[in-house]
Amino acid sequence: MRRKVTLKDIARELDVSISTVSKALKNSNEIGRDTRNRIQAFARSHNYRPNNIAVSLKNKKTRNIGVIIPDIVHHFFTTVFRGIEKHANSLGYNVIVCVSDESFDKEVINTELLANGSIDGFIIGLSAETQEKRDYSHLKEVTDQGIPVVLFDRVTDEFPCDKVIIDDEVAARQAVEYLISKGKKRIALFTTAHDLGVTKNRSLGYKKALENHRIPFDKNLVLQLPFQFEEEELSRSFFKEQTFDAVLSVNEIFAVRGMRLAGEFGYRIPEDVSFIGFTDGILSKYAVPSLTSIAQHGEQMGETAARMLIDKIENEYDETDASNYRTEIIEASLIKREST
Amino acid sequence: MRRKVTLKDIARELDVSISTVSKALKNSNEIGRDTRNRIQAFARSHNYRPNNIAVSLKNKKTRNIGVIIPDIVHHFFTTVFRGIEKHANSLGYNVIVCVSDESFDKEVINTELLANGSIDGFIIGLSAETQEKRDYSHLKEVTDQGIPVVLFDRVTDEFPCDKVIIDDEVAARQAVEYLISKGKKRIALFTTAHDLGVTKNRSLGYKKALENHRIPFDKNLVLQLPFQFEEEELSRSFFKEQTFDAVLSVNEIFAVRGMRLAGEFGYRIPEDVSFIGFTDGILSKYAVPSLTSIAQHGEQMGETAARMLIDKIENEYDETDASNYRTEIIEASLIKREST
DNA sequence: CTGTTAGCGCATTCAA
DNA sequence: TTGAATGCGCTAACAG
Repeated sequence: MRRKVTLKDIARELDVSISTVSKALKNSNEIGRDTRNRIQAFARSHNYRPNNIAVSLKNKKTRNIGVIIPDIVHHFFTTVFRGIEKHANSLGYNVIVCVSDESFDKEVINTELLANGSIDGFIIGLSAETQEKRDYSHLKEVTDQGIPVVLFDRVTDEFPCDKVIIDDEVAARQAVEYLISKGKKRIALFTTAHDLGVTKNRSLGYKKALENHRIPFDKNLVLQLPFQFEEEELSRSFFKEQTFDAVLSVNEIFAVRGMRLAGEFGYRIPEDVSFIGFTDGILSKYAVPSLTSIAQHGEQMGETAARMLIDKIENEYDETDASNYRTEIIEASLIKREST
Repeated sequence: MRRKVTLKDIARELDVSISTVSKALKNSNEIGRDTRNRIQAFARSHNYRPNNIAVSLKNKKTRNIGVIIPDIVHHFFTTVFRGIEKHANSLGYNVIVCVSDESFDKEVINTELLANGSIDGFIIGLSAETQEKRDYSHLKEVTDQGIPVVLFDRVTDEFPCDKVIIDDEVAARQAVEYLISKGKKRIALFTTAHDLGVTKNRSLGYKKALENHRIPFDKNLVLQLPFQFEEEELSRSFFKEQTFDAVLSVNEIFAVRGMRLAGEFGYRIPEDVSFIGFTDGILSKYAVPSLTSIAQHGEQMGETAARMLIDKIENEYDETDASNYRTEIIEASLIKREST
C-alpha cells in the first residue's frame, strides 16, 4: 500500500525544507527557477496532491458546503440538489448532504455535526416538523458562529438569512386563472392535511384567483388528503358528492390519482374535468393523459442558492445586519399538456 | 460573532493545560474528579464541540464516506443513496456525494478530489462512459492508497473490490417466465440502444427464459430505443409491424410509454398485451394501468454497500488479496400490478 | 493527577 | 533565494 506523498516526503527526498517545497509548488517566485522546477517535476512524477484536511485546518476553509434536505427520494429536492451540486462543483466546492427525513431532531443533529468545522456554509430546506415547531435556534447558533445559511423552498419569515423560493401563491393563482380562462367554473383544490408554508401559499393563490374572478370560494371543493393518499375512500366520496370541472393539486401524485378516479367515474379529461398539478416531475410527463403542471425549476433554484451561499462565504458581511439578506424568487411556469 | 470555543480557550480560562482539558472531556480517570467536573461543566455551558477537521487530521480518519453516482435525479440511485445515508449516519458517518453525470472525466476528477483526505472510503456506481471505456485506473489508484471502494449496481468484473448488485439476469428471466406462465407466447423486449452492464444482463435473462421454455428468440421482437425515447416513430412502427402479447422493458419509462401506445392501438392491457418494467419507481405505481415491475430494493442495496464499506474502513485487511472481496446479491422481486 | 512535548500536513512570517 | 519557527485544534506518549 503506497502511502500518499506529503510535502515532508518531497522535502526529505530533495533535501530542501518543507516550506521551500510548499512555496515551489505554488510557483512562488520567492523560490529559484531551477529548484522550483526540480520540486515541481518531482511532485508531478510522484503524483503529489495536497491533503484537503490539512489545508482546511490551516485555512479555516473547507470548501465544502452542507446541504440538508427533508427527503432525497423526492424529485423536486433532487432537482434542487443537482443545481447546487453543479454550481458548487464548478467553483471548486464539494457538497455534503444530510437528510432530515422531515424530522426536527435530525435536522438539528445534522446541522450541529456539520457546523463543527466540516463545512463553510449551509443550504437548507426546512423539515416539516421544524416548520410546525417554529424553532429555529439551531440556525441561529450556526449563523452566530459566522456560518452563512441559505434557505430554499421550505423557508420561514421568522429567521433572517438569504432565501430562494418560488412564489407559490402567484403560481397557484396563475394556474387557476388559466383554468378559468378555459371556461372552468367549479375548480376543486386537492391539498394535504396539514398545510404549512408552501402548501398554504398555494391555497392562498387558489383563493385569490377565484376572488379576482368573482367566483365564490366553496370549501366543499377543497379535498384534504393524508400524505400518501392511500385512503382512497376519501377521494372516491369526494368524486361522488361534488361536482367540479377542474382540479388544482398541490402535488403530482394527488393529481394523477385524481385523473385515474375521474376515468373510473367516466369523466373525459380535459373536456369534463381538467387537471393541473404542482411540481413538474416524471409523473406529469408520462401520465396518460399527460398532466399540465407547474414547473418549479428546481435546478435553477439550487444554482441560485449555491451562488448566494458562496458569495456570503467568500465575502465579508455583517450577519447581524438584515439588509445584507435577500430573498430571490424563481419564476414558476405552467407546462401545458393534455390534461387541460 | 461568537467564535467557536476550543480546548485552548477552556485551558486558558480554567488555568490548566490543554491536554488536561482534552482528557477531562473524554472523562479519562487520569484526571482528578473535581477538575474533571469543573472542566466538563465549563465546556457544557460554553457549548464546546470538538473541531471535526482537527480530529480528522490527527486521527487520519474523517468519518466521511464518498458516494459517486451517475445521476442524482434518478429514482433508483436516490433510493440507494438513502440506504447508504441512513446506515452511515447511524454509525456516525457523514456522506459526501458527487455526481459523475455519466461522464468518465467527472468520475475521475471527483474520485481524486475526495481521495485527498476528505473521505475514508468510496461507494461508487460507475458512469456509463467508464463502463464503455473499461478504464478503472482511478479506482486502482485509490485502493492502492489503502482507501476501500465498494461498487454497486454499475459494477465491473475487471476490478477487484467489494460489490453489491442485483442479479439482473435472474430477475429478467423470472419476469419473462411469469409472463409465459400467464400464457404469453410472443414476448417483446424494450431495451436501450447501447446495452452494457446491467441492461445486457437483463437481455440475457430474457433470452434464457425463452430458451428454457423452447420459445425461439426472435430478434424482431427486440426494440432498441434511444435513451430519452423521444423518437416515437421507432416504437410506433414497431407496434405496427410486429405482433406480440407481452413486453419486458428494461426501465419504467419505456414500459409506460409502451402502454400508452398500446392504448392508442386499441390493445387491452393486460388481456391483449402485458407489460413488466424494471425499476419499481413512482411511475410504475401511479401509471394507469399500474405497472407490474421488478423492484430492485435500492435502499437495501445502499445499506449493504455502506455496511461492507464501513467494515473495510474499520478493520484491517490486505487489499491485494482478492479473497477479501465479496459480491453481495440483493434479491429482486416482482411487484404484480394491473399490467399483467 | 497534571503538564510538557511532539506531531498530524500545510501555510506563512520572519530571519538569514 | 532559502529555511526555521509558529500555529491551525486536537491527541497521546511520556515525564514529573
